[in-house]
Amino acid sequence: MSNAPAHPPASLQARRFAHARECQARALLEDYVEMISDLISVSGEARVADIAERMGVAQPTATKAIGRLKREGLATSRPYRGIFLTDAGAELAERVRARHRTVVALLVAVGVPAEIAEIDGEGLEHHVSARTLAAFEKFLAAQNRPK
Amino acid sequence: MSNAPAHPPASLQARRFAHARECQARALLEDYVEMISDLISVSGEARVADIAERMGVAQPTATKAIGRLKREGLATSRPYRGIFLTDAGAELAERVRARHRTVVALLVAVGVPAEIAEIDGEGLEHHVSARTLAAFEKFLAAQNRPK
DNA sequence: CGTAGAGTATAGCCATGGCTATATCATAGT
DNA sequence: ACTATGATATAGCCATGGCTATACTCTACG
Repeated sequence: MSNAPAHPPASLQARRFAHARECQARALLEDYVEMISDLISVSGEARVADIAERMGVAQPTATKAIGRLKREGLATSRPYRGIFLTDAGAELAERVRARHRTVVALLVAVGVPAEIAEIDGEGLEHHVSARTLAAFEKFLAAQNRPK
Repeated sequence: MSNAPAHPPASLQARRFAHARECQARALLEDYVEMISDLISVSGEARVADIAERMGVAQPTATKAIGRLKREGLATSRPYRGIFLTDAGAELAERVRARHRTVVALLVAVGVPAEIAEIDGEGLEHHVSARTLAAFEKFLAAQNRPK
Protein backbone atom coordinates (compact mmCIF):
# COMPACT_ATOMS: atom_id res chain seq x y z
CA MET A 1 0.00 0.00 0.00
CA SER A 2 2.71 2.42 -0.93
CA ASN A 3 0.25 4.95 -2.22
CA ALA A 4 2.98 6.46 -4.34
CA PRO A 5 1.57 9.57 -6.01
CA ALA A 6 1.69 10.20 -9.72
CA HIS A 7 4.13 13.10 -9.55
CA PRO A 8 3.64 15.10 -12.70
CA PRO A 9 6.47 17.34 -13.89
CA ALA A 10 7.17 20.14 -11.45
CA SER A 11 6.38 22.87 -13.98
CA LEU A 12 2.95 21.41 -14.69
CA GLN A 13 2.14 21.03 -11.06
CA ALA A 14 3.29 24.59 -10.40
CA ARG A 15 0.97 25.86 -13.10
CA ARG A 16 -1.97 24.05 -11.52
CA PHE A 17 -1.34 25.70 -8.17
CA ALA A 18 -0.86 29.08 -9.81
CA HIS A 19 -4.18 28.63 -11.55
CA ALA A 20 -5.91 27.77 -8.29
CA ARG A 21 -4.43 30.91 -6.73
CA GLU A 22 -5.78 33.03 -9.58
CA CYS A 23 -9.25 31.56 -9.17
CA GLN A 24 -9.07 32.39 -5.52
CA ALA A 25 -8.14 35.98 -6.25
CA ARG A 26 -11.17 36.33 -8.50
CA ALA A 27 -13.49 34.62 -6.03
CA LEU A 28 -14.07 37.64 -3.85
CA LEU A 29 -14.98 39.86 -6.80
CA GLU A 30 -17.34 37.21 -8.11
CA ASP A 31 -19.07 36.78 -4.78
CA TYR A 32 -19.63 40.49 -4.29
CA VAL A 33 -20.83 41.05 -7.82
CA GLU A 34 -23.28 38.20 -7.56
CA MET A 35 -24.48 39.47 -4.20
CA ILE A 36 -25.03 42.98 -5.48
CA SER A 37 -26.90 41.67 -8.48
CA ASP A 38 -29.12 39.55 -6.24
CA LEU A 39 -29.87 42.41 -3.89
CA ILE A 40 -30.78 44.71 -6.73
CA SER A 41 -33.08 42.22 -8.38
CA VAL A 42 -34.79 41.36 -5.11
CA SER A 43 -34.83 44.64 -3.17
CA GLY A 44 -34.36 47.08 -6.02
CA GLU A 45 -31.15 48.37 -4.49
CA ALA A 46 -27.85 47.19 -3.02
CA ARG A 47 -26.80 48.92 0.17
CA VAL A 48 -23.45 48.47 1.84
CA ALA A 49 -24.99 47.38 5.11
CA ASP A 50 -27.02 44.63 3.43
CA ILE A 51 -24.06 43.44 1.41
CA ALA A 52 -21.92 43.25 4.53
CA GLU A 53 -24.58 41.41 6.48
CA ARG A 54 -25.18 38.80 3.79
CA MET A 55 -21.46 38.32 3.13
CA GLY A 56 -20.91 37.82 6.84
CA VAL A 57 -18.31 40.58 7.16
CA ALA A 58 -18.12 43.92 8.93
CA GLN A 59 -19.37 46.95 7.07
CA PRO A 60 -15.94 48.53 6.39
CA THR A 61 -14.80 45.23 4.90
CA ALA A 62 -17.66 45.42 2.41
CA THR A 63 -16.89 49.06 1.66
CA LYS A 64 -13.29 48.16 0.93
CA ALA A 65 -14.31 45.29 -1.33
CA ILE A 66 -16.70 47.56 -3.21
CA GLY A 67 -13.82 49.94 -3.72
CA ARG A 68 -11.99 47.17 -5.42
CA LEU A 69 -15.00 46.39 -7.61
CA LYS A 70 -15.02 50.02 -8.68
CA ARG A 71 -11.33 49.97 -9.44
CA GLU A 72 -11.88 46.91 -11.61
CA GLY A 73 -14.71 48.57 -13.47
CA LEU A 74 -17.40 46.21 -12.21
CA ALA A 75 -19.42 48.57 -10.03
CA THR A 76 -20.16 52.24 -9.49
CA SER A 77 -21.42 54.26 -6.56
CA ARG A 78 -21.59 57.76 -5.22
CA PRO A 79 -20.76 58.32 -1.55
CA TYR A 80 -23.59 57.43 0.81
CA ARG A 81 -25.61 56.09 -2.09
CA GLY A 82 -26.36 52.54 -3.20
CA ILE A 83 -24.09 50.35 -5.28
CA PHE A 84 -24.70 49.66 -8.96
CA LEU A 85 -23.10 47.28 -11.40
CA THR A 86 -21.54 48.34 -14.66
CA ASP A 87 -22.40 46.39 -17.77
CA ALA A 88 -19.29 44.33 -17.22
CA GLY A 89 -20.30 43.73 -13.62
CA ALA A 90 -23.83 42.72 -14.55
CA GLU A 91 -22.53 40.36 -17.18
CA LEU A 92 -20.10 38.80 -14.74
CA ALA A 93 -22.87 38.46 -12.18
CA GLU A 94 -25.05 36.61 -14.66
CA ARG A 95 -22.26 34.22 -15.57
CA VAL A 96 -21.42 33.61 -11.92
CA ARG A 97 -25.04 33.04 -11.01
CA ALA A 98 -25.52 30.56 -13.83
CA ARG A 99 -22.37 28.71 -12.88
CA HIS A 100 -23.45 28.64 -9.25
CA ARG A 101 -26.76 27.05 -10.16
CA THR A 102 -25.12 24.46 -12.36
CA VAL A 103 -22.56 23.53 -9.75
CA VAL A 104 -25.16 23.06 -7.05
CA ALA A 105 -27.37 21.11 -9.43
CA LEU A 106 -24.50 18.80 -10.30
CA LEU A 107 -23.67 18.17 -6.68
CA VAL A 108 -27.28 17.29 -6.00
CA ALA A 109 -27.34 15.09 -9.10
CA VAL A 110 -24.47 12.97 -7.82
CA GLY A 111 -26.15 12.55 -4.46
CA VAL A 112 -25.05 15.46 -2.28
CA PRO A 113 -27.86 16.66 0.01
CA ALA A 114 -29.19 20.01 -1.21
CA GLU A 115 -28.26 21.86 1.94
CA ILE A 116 -24.65 20.59 1.81
CA ALA A 117 -24.51 21.30 -1.90
CA GLU A 118 -25.30 24.95 -1.21
CA ILE A 119 -22.60 25.23 1.43
CA ASP A 120 -19.81 23.48 -0.48
CA GLY A 121 -20.89 25.00 -3.77
CA GLU A 122 -20.21 28.46 -2.42
CA GLY A 123 -16.49 27.76 -2.33
CA LEU A 124 -16.31 25.19 -5.11
CA GLU A 125 -17.83 27.27 -7.86
CA HIS A 126 -14.90 29.62 -8.23
CA HIS A 127 -12.66 26.79 -9.35
CA VAL A 128 -15.00 25.40 -11.98
CA SER A 129 -13.58 26.27 -15.38
CA ALA A 130 -15.57 26.73 -18.56
CA ARG A 131 -14.74 23.23 -19.77
CA THR A 132 -15.71 21.66 -16.48
CA LEU A 133 -18.90 23.68 -16.43
CA ALA A 134 -19.72 22.45 -19.93
CA ALA A 135 -19.19 18.88 -18.78
CA PHE A 136 -21.49 19.47 -15.82
CA GLU A 137 -24.22 20.83 -18.08
CA LYS A 138 -23.92 17.91 -20.43
CA PHE A 139 -24.11 15.47 -17.56
CA LEU A 140 -27.20 17.17 -16.15
CA ALA A 141 -28.89 17.22 -19.54
CA ALA A 142 -28.20 13.54 -20.04
CA GLN A 143 -29.60 12.74 -16.65
CA ASN A 144 -32.79 14.72 -17.12
CA ARG A 145 -33.48 12.78 -20.29
CA PRO A 146 -32.53 9.29 -19.14
CA LYS A 147 -32.28 6.58 -21.79
CA MET B 1 -36.77 35.53 -17.56
CA SER B 2 -36.43 37.43 -14.30
CA ASN B 3 -33.89 35.03 -12.92
CA ALA B 4 -34.80 36.13 -9.42
CA PRO B 5 -32.46 34.37 -7.00
CA ALA B 6 -33.64 32.29 -4.09
CA HIS B 7 -32.37 34.64 -1.37
CA PRO B 8 -31.94 32.56 1.72
CA PRO B 9 -31.95 34.30 5.10
CA ALA B 10 -29.00 36.63 5.49
CA SER B 11 -27.61 34.76 8.49
CA LEU B 12 -27.57 31.46 6.61
CA GLN B 13 -25.93 32.99 3.60
CA ALA B 14 -23.34 34.67 5.81
CA ARG B 15 -22.51 31.33 7.40
CA ARG B 16 -21.94 29.79 3.98
CA PHE B 17 -19.48 32.49 3.02
CA ALA B 18 -17.73 32.22 6.36
CA HIS B 19 -17.38 28.50 5.81
CA ALA B 20 -15.89 29.03 2.37
CA ARG B 21 -13.38 31.47 3.89
CA GLU B 22 -12.38 28.90 6.49
CA CYS B 23 -11.82 26.26 3.83
CA GLN B 24 -9.66 28.70 1.97
CA ALA B 25 -7.56 29.37 5.04
CA ARG B 26 -6.92 25.65 5.44
CA ALA B 27 -6.19 25.13 1.76
CA LEU B 28 -2.61 26.32 1.88
CA LEU B 29 -1.74 24.05 4.78
CA GLU B 30 -3.36 21.12 3.03
CA ASP B 31 -1.50 21.72 -0.19
CA TYR B 32 1.88 21.97 1.47
CA VAL B 33 1.33 18.94 3.66
CA GLU B 34 0.27 16.87 0.68
CA MET B 35 3.23 18.10 -1.30
CA ILE B 36 5.70 17.27 1.44
CA SER B 37 4.20 13.84 1.83
CA ASP B 38 4.45 13.23 -1.91
CA LEU B 39 8.05 14.37 -2.09
CA ILE B 40 9.06 12.17 0.82
CA SER B 41 7.39 9.11 -0.59
CA VAL B 42 8.88 9.64 -4.03
CA SER B 43 12.30 11.14 -3.36
CA GLY B 44 12.79 10.03 0.20
CA GLU B 45 13.05 13.64 1.35
CA ALA B 46 11.31 17.00 1.11
CA ARG B 47 13.60 19.94 0.47
CA VAL B 48 12.51 23.55 0.55
CA ALA B 49 13.70 24.21 -2.99
CA ASP B 50 11.71 21.29 -4.39
CA ILE B 51 8.61 22.27 -2.48
CA ALA B 52 8.85 25.83 -3.75
CA GLU B 53 9.42 24.74 -7.32
CA ARG B 54 6.47 22.36 -7.35
CA MET B 55 4.17 24.82 -5.60
CA GLY B 56 5.13 27.46 -8.13
CA VAL B 57 6.31 29.98 -5.53
CA ALA B 58 9.61 31.59 -4.62
CA GLN B 59 11.73 29.77 -2.08
CA PRO B 60 11.19 32.22 0.81
CA THR B 61 7.45 31.85 0.33
CA ALA B 62 7.79 28.12 0.85
CA THR B 63 10.00 28.64 3.88
CA LYS B 64 7.40 30.93 5.39
CA ALA B 65 4.61 28.46 4.73
CA ILE B 66 6.64 25.67 6.31
CA GLY B 67 7.05 27.88 9.34
CA ARG B 68 3.30 28.00 9.59
CA LEU B 69 3.07 24.22 9.27
CA LYS B 70 5.50 23.94 12.16
CA ARG B 71 3.50 26.38 14.27
CA GLU B 72 0.40 24.31 13.62
CA GLY B 73 2.15 21.11 14.64
CA LEU B 74 2.01 19.53 11.19
CA ALA B 75 5.70 19.51 10.30
CA THR B 76 9.15 19.64 11.83
CA SER B 77 12.54 20.65 10.54
CA ARG B 78 15.97 21.68 11.66
CA PRO B 79 17.65 24.61 9.90
CA TYR B 80 19.21 23.69 6.55
CA ARG B 81 17.76 20.20 6.82
CA GLY B 82 14.79 18.60 5.10
CA ILE B 83 11.18 18.92 6.16
CA PHE B 84 9.31 16.13 7.94
CA LEU B 85 5.69 15.64 8.83
CA THR B 86 4.45 15.00 12.33
CA ASP B 87 1.95 12.22 12.85
CA ALA B 88 -0.81 14.79 12.60
CA GLY B 89 0.73 16.11 9.39
CA ALA B 90 1.05 12.67 7.86
CA GLU B 91 -2.49 11.84 8.76
CA LEU B 92 -3.75 15.08 7.23
CA ALA B 93 -1.70 14.42 4.11
CA GLU B 94 -3.28 11.02 3.70
CA ARG B 95 -6.78 12.40 4.08
CA VAL B 96 -6.05 15.20 1.62
CA ARG B 97 -4.52 12.85 -0.88
CA ALA B 98 -7.49 10.51 -0.72
CA ARG B 99 -9.92 13.37 -1.11
CA HIS B 100 -7.93 14.72 -4.04
CA ARG B 101 -8.11 11.39 -5.83
CA THR B 102 -11.83 11.05 -5.22
CA VAL B 103 -12.57 14.57 -6.41
CA VAL B 104 -10.62 14.10 -9.62
CA ALA B 105 -12.21 10.71 -10.18
CA LEU B 106 -15.66 12.19 -9.76
CA LEU B 107 -14.95 14.98 -12.20
CA VAL B 108 -13.79 12.45 -14.75
CA ALA B 109 -16.83 10.29 -14.02
CA VAL B 110 -19.20 13.11 -14.93
CA GLY B 111 -17.33 13.77 -18.15
CA VAL B 112 -14.60 16.28 -17.37
CA PRO B 113 -11.43 15.59 -19.39
CA ALA B 114 -8.72 14.16 -17.12
CA GLU B 115 -6.33 17.01 -17.70
CA ILE B 116 -8.96 19.63 -16.81
CA ALA B 117 -10.06 17.57 -13.85
CA GLU B 118 -6.55 17.75 -12.45
CA ILE B 119 -6.38 21.52 -12.86
CA ASP B 120 -9.79 22.36 -11.44
CA GLY B 121 -9.55 19.68 -8.79
CA GLU B 122 -6.54 21.39 -7.30
CA GLY B 123 -8.69 24.30 -6.16
CA LEU B 124 -11.99 22.48 -5.80
CA GLU B 125 -10.87 19.86 -3.37
CA HIS B 126 -10.46 22.18 -0.43
CA HIS B 127 -14.16 22.97 -0.42
CA VAL B 128 -15.35 19.37 -0.53
CA SER B 129 -16.78 18.53 2.88
CA ALA B 130 -16.91 15.07 4.43
CA ARG B 131 -20.55 14.62 3.47
CA THR B 132 -19.95 15.68 -0.11
CA LEU B 133 -16.93 13.41 -0.29
CA ALA B 134 -19.04 10.52 0.94
CA ALA B 135 -21.61 11.25 -1.75
CA PHE B 136 -18.84 11.30 -4.36
CA GLU B 137 -17.56 7.93 -3.20
CA LYS B 138 -21.00 6.41 -3.27
CA PHE B 139 -21.60 7.76 -6.75
CA LEU B 140 -18.30 6.35 -8.00
CA ALA B 141 -18.97 2.97 -6.44
CA ALA B 142 -22.41 2.81 -8.04
CA GLN B 143 -20.94 3.69 -11.41
CA ASN B 144 -18.16 1.10 -11.25
CA ARG B 145 -20.77 -1.56 -10.63
CA PRO B 146 -23.40 -0.51 -13.17
CA LYS B 147 -26.89 -2.07 -13.04
C1' DC C 1 41.27 20.90 4.19
C1' DG C 2 39.64 25.12 2.01
C1' DT C 3 36.55 27.08 -0.53
C1' DA C 4 33.01 27.84 -4.33
C1' DG C 5 28.46 27.05 -5.29
C1' DA C 6 24.11 25.34 -4.05
C1' DG C 7 20.64 25.45 -0.77
C1' DT C 8 18.36 27.77 3.16
C1' DA C 9 17.12 31.51 6.13
C1' DT C 10 16.21 36.33 7.10
C1' DA C 11 14.86 41.05 6.28
C1' DG C 12 11.75 43.84 4.52
C1' DC C 13 8.53 45.24 0.92
C1' DC C 14 3.55 45.02 -1.07
C1' DA C 15 -1.52 43.92 -1.67
C1' DT C 16 -5.37 41.62 0.27
C1' DG C 17 -9.04 40.96 3.29
C1' DG C 18 -10.36 40.74 7.85
C1' DC C 19 -11.31 43.79 12.17
C1' DT C 20 -12.61 48.10 15.60
C1' DA C 21 -13.15 52.80 16.49
C1' DT C 22 -14.52 57.01 14.93
C1' DA C 23 -15.91 60.67 11.78
C1' DT C 24 -19.14 62.18 8.39
C1' DC C 25 -23.35 62.36 5.89
C1' DA C 26 -28.57 61.87 4.82
C1' DT C 27 -32.96 61.95 6.22
C1' DA C 28 -37.14 61.29 8.82
C1' DG C 29 -39.80 63.23 12.46
C1' DT C 30 -40.73 66.62 15.45
C1' DA D 1 -35.84 73.99 9.96
C1' DC D 2 -33.35 71.21 13.46
C1' DT D 3 -31.65 67.44 15.04
C1' DA D 4 -31.26 62.53 16.39
C1' DT D 5 -30.35 58.37 14.32
C1' DG D 6 -28.90 55.19 11.21
C1' DA D 7 -25.99 54.39 7.22
C1' DT D 8 -21.59 55.14 5.13
C1' DA D 9 -16.82 56.39 4.99
C1' DT D 10 -12.22 56.72 6.87
C1' DA D 11 -8.29 55.64 9.71
C1' DG D 12 -5.48 52.42 11.26
C1' DC D 13 -4.50 47.82 13.12
C1' DC D 14 -3.36 42.68 12.16
C1' DA D 15 -2.25 38.20 9.70
C1' DT D 16 -1.52 36.09 5.34
C1' DG D 17 0.86 34.98 1.29
C1' DG D 18 3.25 36.71 -2.42
C1' DC D 19 7.91 38.90 -3.83
C1' DT D 20 13.34 40.42 -4.09
C1' DA D 21 17.66 41.04 -2.09
C1' DT D 22 20.91 39.44 0.90
C1' DA D 23 23.10 36.75 4.54
C1' DC D 24 24.19 32.46 6.15
C1' DT D 25 25.36 27.37 6.15
C1' DC D 26 26.50 22.94 4.19
C1' DT D 27 28.98 20.03 1.34
C1' DA D 28 31.49 18.23 -2.32
C1' DC D 29 35.46 18.83 -5.04
C1' DG D 30 39.86 20.13 -6.19
